[in-house]
Amino acid sequence: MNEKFYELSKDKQDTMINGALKIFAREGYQRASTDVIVKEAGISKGLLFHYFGNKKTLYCFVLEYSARYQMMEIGRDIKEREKNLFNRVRLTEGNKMRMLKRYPYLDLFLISASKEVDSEVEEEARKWSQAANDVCIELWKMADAALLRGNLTIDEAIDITMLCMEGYKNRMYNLCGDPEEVLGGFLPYLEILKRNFIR
Amino acid sequence: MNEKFYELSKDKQDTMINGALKIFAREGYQRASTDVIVKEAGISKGLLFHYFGNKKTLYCFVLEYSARYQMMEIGRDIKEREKNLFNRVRLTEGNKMRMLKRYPYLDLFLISASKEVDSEVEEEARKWSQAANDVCIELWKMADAALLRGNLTIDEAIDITMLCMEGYKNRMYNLCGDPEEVLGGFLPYLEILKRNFIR
Amino acid sequence: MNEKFYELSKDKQDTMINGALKIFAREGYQRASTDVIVKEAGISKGLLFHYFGNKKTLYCFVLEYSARYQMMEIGRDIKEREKNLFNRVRLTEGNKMRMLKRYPYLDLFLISASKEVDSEVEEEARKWSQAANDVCIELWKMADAALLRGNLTIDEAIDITMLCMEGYKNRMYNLCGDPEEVLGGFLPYLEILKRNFIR
Amino acid sequence: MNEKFYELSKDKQDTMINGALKIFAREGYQRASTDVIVKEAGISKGLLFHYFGNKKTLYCFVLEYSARYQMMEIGRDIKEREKNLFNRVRLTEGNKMRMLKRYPYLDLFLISASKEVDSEVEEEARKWSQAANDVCIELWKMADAALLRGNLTIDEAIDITMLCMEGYKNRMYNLCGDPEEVLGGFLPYLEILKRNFIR
DNA sequence: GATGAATGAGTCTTCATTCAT
DNA sequence: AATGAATGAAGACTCATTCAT
Repeated sequence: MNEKFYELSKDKQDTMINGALKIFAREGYQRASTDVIVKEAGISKGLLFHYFGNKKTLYCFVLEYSARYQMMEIGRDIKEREKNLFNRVRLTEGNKMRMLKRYPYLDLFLISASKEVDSEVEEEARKWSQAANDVCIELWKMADAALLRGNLTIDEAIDITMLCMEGYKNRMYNLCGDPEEVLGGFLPYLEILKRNFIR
Repeated sequence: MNEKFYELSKDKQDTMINGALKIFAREGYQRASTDVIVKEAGISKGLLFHYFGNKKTLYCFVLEYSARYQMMEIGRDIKEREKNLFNRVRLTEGNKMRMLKRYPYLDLFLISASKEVDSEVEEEARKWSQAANDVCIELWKMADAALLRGNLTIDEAIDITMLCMEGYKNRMYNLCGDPEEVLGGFLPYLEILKRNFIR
Repeated sequence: MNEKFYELSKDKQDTMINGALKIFAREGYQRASTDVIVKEAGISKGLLFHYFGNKKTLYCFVLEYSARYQMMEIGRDIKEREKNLFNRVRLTEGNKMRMLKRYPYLDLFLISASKEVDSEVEEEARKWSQAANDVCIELWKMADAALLRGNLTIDEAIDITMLCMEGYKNRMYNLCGDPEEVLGGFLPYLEILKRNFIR
Repeated sequence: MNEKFYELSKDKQDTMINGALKIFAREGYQRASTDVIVKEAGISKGLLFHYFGNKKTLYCFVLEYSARYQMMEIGRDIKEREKNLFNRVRLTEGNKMRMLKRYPYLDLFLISASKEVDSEVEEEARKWSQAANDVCIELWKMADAALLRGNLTIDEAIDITMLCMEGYKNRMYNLCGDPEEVLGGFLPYLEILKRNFIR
């Protein structure tokens, strides 16, 4: 169905993706209207359905696309020799910030997907936002457990960090719409964890 | 508008509240159809609007009701002399479990409300789910900071605990629909925090 | 169905009639809501239907009642020896004003009935408002044609007068809600007709 | 909102306008169901709202359209040198008859609009039906007062004529649905007025 | 008699999706 | 490929009418 889409110019593809990303991220699956997406993406109603067939397919497409993009980019320039877990976390977050340049609503959309309650796409949404997260966790796992305090295992430290981050982002994305600010605001919490979890 | 509602028998009130709670929790505000709520609650279409006038009013009613109920019940039997933060957390979570007997979807609904993206009710939803959370935090604040490790303050410990819990619940409520299981599953994470944050 | 109604005290009957008259006159048949009528008449929903069975019957009841009342009262104190058509017209209009004391919306309602477009009651409404008018015309016919100018017959003069009056009232009842003012405002036009139609 | 509408073929536009005109004229604003209008106009439910957004906008559109059309057509071929008021009246009425060819319910609708009681559109309805009438009156005012009897002014003669016509039409449109017959039936009354008001 | 809670058919309106051009 | 007019099923909400108390 959407091979046709890939034959478009990269620019046009990105315009359409960003349009969908923005509206889906802000409104959630159900309330996002194809009329608005189409206006935002600068294309006609018919074309949207020509490429994607239906709204669900469009949602799943940008969902998978976003997840895969983040999975590709999240590991950029992260040296293996950086052994401190919390420094690695800071590096992955930095990479997310860089992605905003091309897809400003990508992270916001992925968070909103992890919160999606609409039964139509709930499962798919969870699967991909989870997958994107898991790749990130893999990178964190390469940290050195020996640096951690007492009897804390690396998995435990990561669990806590990830839960905190998810809790924080869920809360913040509702409060402010600026992706960059949200990403930056987590650093203080990261410091607390570092202070208490690293020897 | 809903004084009439309070004149019904407690049983009937609860049936209607639980019906709305269940559908709103599962589907979110927008997708929750009044048709389905009405079927779930075992009443007619007209009656719903007789009592609540419109869908938004119904949502806000169960929202405020749930938040107030949790705010009343969350502090039951929590002794002041329990000084360990994480033991206090376990007690509040235990109280939430007790609430499930009467309103199985109450906690689930309050979580979904904190994630609500529909602009129609977003603000109200955040306000009340926040308020319910805040009362819980107040109870935690009565813990003794002296029991905490190193330079960790009580506010920092609570921040981290709350972020973890939110992150955990957001993740879990999507994965499994059984409120009791979700509530219980957080205990291991609580243990990790206790082990590392208490001297 | 509405024999029961006649067993009520005259006072109570009139309160209910005036409530219905007011709402039907202002809103027309369809838009007049039984909820509002019931409030205006100071009775319960159930009672309205106990007495009248349905909205249409209620409408037809107050319609017939109003028409019959006007037919009874319109001829009061009109001496046979008054021979000038236009003086007779002024007398019938004076009688209508007197009716307002008991049923303030009676004339207004009868006018609105003559304009009713709702197919449910259109025919009945026309029939009775017409009938009330006809009685009035009978009284006018007892005027002396010899007083009229040139070759003008009494029927022609009455036709023109009645058309003018209907046209005037239809226009005015929309513009101002005060029945007394409306009734009085026709007098200048009556003068013009008198000046030109009487020798 | 309704620029789109004007891009349709004139034929299609007129079919839709005539459908709305017919139902609104017969049933009034409130009772006219969009379902019926849609069937009458031979279009789908969605399309109606695609063009007009809501029922009120549709009503106001055909209202303004009808009024403007009548204001344009009412003056056709009326020579300035015709000085007799009642001949001028006959000419404007003749023009209305010609309009029926294209919009059979136009005059009927405009009359019903002048009687509209639904508060949603009452004001607008009165404004435009009034405006259409006023243009007609302007044309009548160009008649020669010197032809009138005695001390009758041109304004008085017009007032009486207009009141008669309104009274007549209100009465007749209820009795028979054939616009052409209604329009023609006024001529006898016009003759009476002419005989008595012209020297 | 009197009440008002309860019903459900009917109304306006939205929106994903189709299709002729 | 690209458009946007056209569709109709589904949703929120209204209101005359019924009925248990």
